[in-house]
Amino acid sequence: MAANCRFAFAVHILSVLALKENEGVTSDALAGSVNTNPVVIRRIVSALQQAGLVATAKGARGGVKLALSPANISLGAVHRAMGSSGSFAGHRHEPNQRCPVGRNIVVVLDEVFATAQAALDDALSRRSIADVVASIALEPKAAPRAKKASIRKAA
Amino acid sequence: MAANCRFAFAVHILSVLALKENEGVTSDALAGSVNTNPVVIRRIVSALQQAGLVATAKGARGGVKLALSPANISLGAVHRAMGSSGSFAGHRHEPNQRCPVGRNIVVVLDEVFATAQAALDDALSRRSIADVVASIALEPKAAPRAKKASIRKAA
DNA sequence: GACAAATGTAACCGTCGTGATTACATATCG
DNA sequence: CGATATGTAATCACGACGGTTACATTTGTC
Repeated sequence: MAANCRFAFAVHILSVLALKENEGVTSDALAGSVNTNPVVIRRIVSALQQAGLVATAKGARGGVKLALSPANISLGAVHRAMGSSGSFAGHRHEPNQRCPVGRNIVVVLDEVFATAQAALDDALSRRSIADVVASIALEPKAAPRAKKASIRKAA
Repeated sequence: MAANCRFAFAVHILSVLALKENEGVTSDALAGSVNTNPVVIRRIVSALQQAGLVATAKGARGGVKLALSPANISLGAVHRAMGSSGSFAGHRHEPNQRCPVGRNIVVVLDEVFATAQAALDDALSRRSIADVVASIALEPKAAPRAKKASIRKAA
């Protein structure tokens, strides 16, 4: 296994926003759906905002909205916004320069990492938040009657 | 950034073994090239052995050898052997089941993760240790004269 | 203007994964 | 027997991450 759930949380948040388009959802409400602390949500939302994927409004009646249409938000963009864009870690200490492998492995690995990373980004970019929302709607447990099921705070 | 250097170390180790085929390299020598502790090497070698990529011999004149030809060891297999096969983490707590998104996001994300992971594995599997060794040999700093440059212990 | 509601951050904590290290049991060759 | 290796358990220090509290700031509404 690996890293962090920031990407998973981000997709979750954006999906909720897509279902509540133009409504302004608070980080408290989002935290209720994701089941975590509002500050965790705000940290992720902050990154999404810097990436231009959402817009926030401070003060009373504020909240978070999508800045783009769900179909225009690719999962690749979300992944990149989360800074999770490096699934690999290289050598922590410089390898032995007296060994031909040690002398060159870092450069070669960097290229391998870049290629693999590009493939991953490519695969993620083939889907949008709109696709995710559509998949959610298709799941058996979803939308028993109307699509207007409310988002309640967990606490 | 992300996880661990096990994959990087493993490729490094296998590359050294490929250059010293049929020779039996000790974990001390490998540690000298990678520039880390021999135990770290043995842990990785142990995983590579379980995956059938290398063979080890205990006792005097022992050491590590490749179990397959370099061309038959794909980087995808190495990556899988390292158990680094999960670049994503899902929700740590179950999302709010009263929210349609929370109720279904996990299943949808699992499928997204699997697809992306498969793409990554695919990209890695397109290269072998033989390719890596070839790239190393092509690097300007490599093989100034002969390919017999010795692997010295760092300590 | 006062107040309530919301974001934006800083600060801190506990937990977990990881590489590094020491120590020791075990096996193998000469 | 003894030197040389792997195999592995135990431990340590460090860093990343999610969670939480606290507080400053902004903004709409009465």
